[in-house]
Amino acid sequence: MRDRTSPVARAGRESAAVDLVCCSAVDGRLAVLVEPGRGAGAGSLPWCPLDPRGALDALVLSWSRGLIGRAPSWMAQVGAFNTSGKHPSGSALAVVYVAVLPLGTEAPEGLRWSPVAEPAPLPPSRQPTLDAAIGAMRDRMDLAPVAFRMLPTTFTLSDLQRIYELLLGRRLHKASFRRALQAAFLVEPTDAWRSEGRGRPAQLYRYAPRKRRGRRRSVRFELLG
Amino acid sequence: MRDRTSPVARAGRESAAVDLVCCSAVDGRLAVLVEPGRGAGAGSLPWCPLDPRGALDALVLSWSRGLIGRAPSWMAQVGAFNTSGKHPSGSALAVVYVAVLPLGTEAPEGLRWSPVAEPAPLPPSRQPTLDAAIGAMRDRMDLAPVAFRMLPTTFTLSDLQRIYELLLGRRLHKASFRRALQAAFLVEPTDAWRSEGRGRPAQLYRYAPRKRRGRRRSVRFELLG
DNA sequence: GACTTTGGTAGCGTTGCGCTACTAATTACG
DNA sequence: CGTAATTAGTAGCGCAACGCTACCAAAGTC
Repeated sequence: MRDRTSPVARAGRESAAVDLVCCSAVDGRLAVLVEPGRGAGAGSLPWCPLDPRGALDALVLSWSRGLIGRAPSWMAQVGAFNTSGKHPSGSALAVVYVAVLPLGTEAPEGLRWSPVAEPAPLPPSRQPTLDAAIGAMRDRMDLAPVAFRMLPTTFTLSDLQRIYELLLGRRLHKASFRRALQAAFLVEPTDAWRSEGRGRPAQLYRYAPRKRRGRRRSVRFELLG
Repeated sequence: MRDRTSPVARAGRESAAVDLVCCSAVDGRLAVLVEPGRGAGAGSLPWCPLDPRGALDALVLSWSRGLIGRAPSWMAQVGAFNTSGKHPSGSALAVVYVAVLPLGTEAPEGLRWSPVAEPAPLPPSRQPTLDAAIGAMRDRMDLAPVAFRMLPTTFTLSDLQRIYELLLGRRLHKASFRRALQAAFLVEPTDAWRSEGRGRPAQLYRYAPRKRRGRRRSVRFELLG
C-alpha cells in the first residue's frame, strides 16, 4: 500500500503533482478508479508527486504500474491545471493523466470503481478534472485505439460495439458498425469462440491494425460549431 | 518589451514555465513566432514564468496579449513536458500552449515568423515542442474552429480552403469543399465582395455556426491504426 | 419442439464525396 | 477592342459510405 504522507513531505508544497484518472467499463457503465476516503465527498483521485527530472510519461507509467499492478493498456496526458490550493498534495499545479484498463480489471487494494454517471465520492472541486479527463479520452478515441484498449486482447465484436456505445453515448447499428470496422482493417478473427450463456456463440477477434497506405484525411466540418 | 532575466530570478529554478507556439499562415505557409537570437540555433520560443496562483489559461491569455498586442484568436494547452534542464527559464517543467493568429498579423517587436517547413532558428531540443504544438493544433481542428481563427473575421471561401489545405497538408477539391461547408451551416455570406487583382471578385463570408440539433457523432475508424 | 436470446449477413435506399466540366467576372496584354 | 489568362462559383455524374429493415444461425429455456 502506498504511503500518502511521505511524498508531500519529500516534495514539499511548492512542487507539482500528477493526478491519474483510470477509466474502464464496469457493469456496462463507464467508471473511474477512486480512493473512497471517509465520508461522502472525502475521496480522492490517485496521485503522485511530480518528479520533473525524468520523462513525464515514463514517471506516470512506472508509478501506475505500482499502483494497479500492471501498466494501463492506454494512457495520455490531459493537461496541466492549477489546483487553487485544493489538491491533497498541497501543490499548486497538477498534471492530469487519463488511463484505460481492460474490461474486468478489478480495483486494487484501497481503490474502487466509481461509475461516472452517479456522483463520485470526491470533493466537488475534482469534478472538472474528471470531466476534462473523460472528455480528453472521448476526443482522442478517433485518433488512438482507446476503445480497443478497454477490452482484453481478444474480444467479440459485440463487446467492442458496447464500448463504442459507452464512449459515444449513443446506440449504434450492428450491421453498420461491423461494415465500417471491416473496411478499416483494424481487427482480425481468431479461431476461438465464446459462448456466454444464452444465444449463439460469438467469434473472438484481436486488435491487429493493417497499415493502409494513402490514409489521407479530409475535411470534417460536422463536429465544428 | 518584456524582461527576460527578472522572471527567472523571481520564480527561481524550481518553478515551471509556459511556452507559447503562435501559429499563422504567412505567404501561404504555416509559420510560428520565434525570438531569433544571435546565431543559427540560438533562438527561442516566447515563454513566461508560470504563476500557479491564477487560472492557467487566463495567465497565458493575458501574458500573450502583452506579448503580441492582442489576444490570440484561438488558444489551447498542448500539455506539460519536462525540459531536461534545457529550458531558457531554467525550470524543469514547461507547459506548452499553442495559439493561432489571423492571416496578416505582423510579427511584434523582437519576434519574427518562421515557416515550419524550413529549419527553425531554434535549438534542436525545441523541435519536439514545436511538433507537439502543431500536432495538437491539427488534431483539434476537427473539434474546434482552428482554421476559421486563422483568418480575419470576414474571408473568402478560397481563403478558407487554402488554410484547410495548409493544415491538412493536402490539396482539396473546390466543389467538394464548398458542398461540405454548406451542409455544415458554419458560415454565412456578407454582402461584401473582394477583388484581389486578377480574376473574378469573391464574396466575403463570416464564421457564424448555426446550432444544429442532433449532431450525433458516429464511429470513425479511418484514422485509427 | 416452440420460444427467447444473442451473433451475423444481405441488400435496399439515401446521403455524401471525388471528379470533370462548365459558367461568370475580372485583369493583362496585344 | 478583343483575346487570353486568372480566379470564383455551380451542375451533375458515378461511386462509396452509411442507416435501416429484414433475414438467417446457433445456442439456451420452457
